[in-house]
Amino acid sequence: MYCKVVFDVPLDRDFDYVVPAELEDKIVPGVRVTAPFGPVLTGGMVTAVSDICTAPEGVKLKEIASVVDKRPLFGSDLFPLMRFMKAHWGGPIGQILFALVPSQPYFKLDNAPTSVYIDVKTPSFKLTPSQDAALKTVRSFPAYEFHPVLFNGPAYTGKTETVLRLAGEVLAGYGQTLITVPDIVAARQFIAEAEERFGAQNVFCWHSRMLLSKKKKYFSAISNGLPCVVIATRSGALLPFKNLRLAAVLDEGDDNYKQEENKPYYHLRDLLLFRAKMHGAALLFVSATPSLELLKMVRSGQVQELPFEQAVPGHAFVPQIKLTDKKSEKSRFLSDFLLEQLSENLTRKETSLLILNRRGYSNAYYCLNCGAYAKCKKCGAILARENTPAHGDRLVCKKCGHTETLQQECPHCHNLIFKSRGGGTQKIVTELTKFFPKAHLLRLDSDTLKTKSGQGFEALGALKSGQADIIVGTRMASGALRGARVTLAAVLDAELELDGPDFRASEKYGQMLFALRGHLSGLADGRLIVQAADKEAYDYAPLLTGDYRAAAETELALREAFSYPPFVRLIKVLIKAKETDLLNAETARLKRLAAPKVLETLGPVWCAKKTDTLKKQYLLFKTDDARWLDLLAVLDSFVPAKKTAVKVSADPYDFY
DNA sequence: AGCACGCCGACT
DNA sequence: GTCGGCGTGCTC
Repeated sequence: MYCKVVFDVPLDRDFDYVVPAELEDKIVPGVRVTAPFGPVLTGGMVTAVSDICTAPEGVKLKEIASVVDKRPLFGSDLFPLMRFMKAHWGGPIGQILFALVPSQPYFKLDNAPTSVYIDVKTPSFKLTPSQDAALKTVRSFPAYEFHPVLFNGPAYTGKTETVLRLAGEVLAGYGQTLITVPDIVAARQFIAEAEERFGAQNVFCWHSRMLLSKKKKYFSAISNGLPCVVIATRSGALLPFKNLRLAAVLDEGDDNYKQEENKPYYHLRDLLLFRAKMHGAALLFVSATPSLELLKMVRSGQVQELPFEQAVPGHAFVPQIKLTDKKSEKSRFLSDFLLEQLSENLTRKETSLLILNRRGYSNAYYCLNCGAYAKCKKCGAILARENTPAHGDRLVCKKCGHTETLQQECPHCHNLIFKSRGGGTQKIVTELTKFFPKAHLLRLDSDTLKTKSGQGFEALGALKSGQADIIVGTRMASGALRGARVTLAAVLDAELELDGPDFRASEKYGQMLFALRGHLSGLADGRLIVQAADKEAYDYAPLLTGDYRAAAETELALREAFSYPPFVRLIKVLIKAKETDLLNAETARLKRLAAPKVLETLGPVWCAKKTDTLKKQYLLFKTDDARWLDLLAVLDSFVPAKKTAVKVSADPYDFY
């Protein structure tokens, strides 16, 4: 007997082995084995078994050394899922397979428990008509039938409550539910609520940085088909469900779902569409600000929309929204109107939140006349001022590495007088102390969240308790606003990012503004101030009326007109080499090879060089669904010349 | 990804 | 003379 084995290494192929007679009855597809691979014994997984040898001539087959598992760890959907991920996002099958299955040999399945205790508590308050309608619709889906829907409506319309009720019904019927959340820390209140209703023993909280012992316990239970409600970050979508009846994606439009750092690459939305279909489960996307990709699916009828319109009792407030510019006699950063409002909130002892959307722009150079930032002439990113002994005082593009002198003409008003801005949350805090010396000020950004004892955690607590006067944060703070006791939120100059290189900047900006608007409706007298240097940079009309769909439709039309996702698909290829000539030659060769499978190629774009030894540039391919697989195949089979390396990312989300 | 093989520089 | 740097190639 022979079998094919895929190893836990980033290789995109399987290897043939001879199965020794004593192992024949133990070898089935899906079990892990050890086998001599190159010079060492390596862990792998059996993908196929056969009586005839299909190995190419001339290779001497080795024997399987040992079998690790009594039965496959993952269900029968393992290989279809692997093939799906391969087809959608590419990458070596070895890497994909072992992202789904633990590679440690001691990681084994426990026996399924013989009894489970389930007691679902459901609060008895009256539901809104939207909640009733959504419940009725989802309940009407025939069991084991795939049916994707979008719960769409602003904050405080009871979307999450509806999800919890449906999860409770699935649990009571001994089924499995997956609920994904963008961030496990931010979800702790939701998790507590779920544990209260479903019993802590039936709620599995899954994220990447959990204890290995817990991981083993949950993985095994889920694989054994135990009834449960799994609350997880995006990696929970890869768990070995046996009896998945319901999957829900909370805050579907959230950025956290699109991280692509860990391999293999996959998009939660598309992956769950596939898995829910395989399992025949209901799939709920839940969001006040769904992604454009999802809205396009709603438009085409692939996903059914269930609107949430009425606010739940006690939260039927509409926040005031005011647009101001930056002109001020008193402060370089804060408008007079904003200062007035902050002062008023202070006397009322209410908490205010200021949001700056300017992670890397702490040394930006801006026009004294109109406030616009100096931009890179090559790629449009905001330039940073850098004064080094080697190169003196100059402006550097952090994106493409292009440098310019300080003599700049304002791209907006053609003024020639610029000033560098030490922005960032620290600077704003300093500025605020000038005006409100007695106020309790806190910073909330990635810096202050780095240490457990840092200010950031105090700020997170203060958002809920109201134990601070003014909190100054970056965009991540806007997500923490749900359920917070904040009556005034202000966004400072965030529209400037719209000129940046990210074609999704406008979508992200809109999602942030609408999320703030929604969160502020949680308390009476919520006010949102948008301080913009350039009020024309974004269409604020839909924000004032609270019509996210109108904003999204405008954006969708632009994406269609300029051929950007979700109307085309993108693949980014990063090429690295030591020598410029070699790099250029390989980039050109790759561009030529890919050309027949591509709608349009953008680039090559030079990347900022972190190290002087390696030079990098990237190509961005636009293609359509019809040629997607072909293009991936071309890129996967591209063998870079010596001393060069390429990295392919499908559906990229970041362009730095 | 590992691991080995191999061909060049600075040590006892 | 050889120890060890990492660039290159292979894994049934």
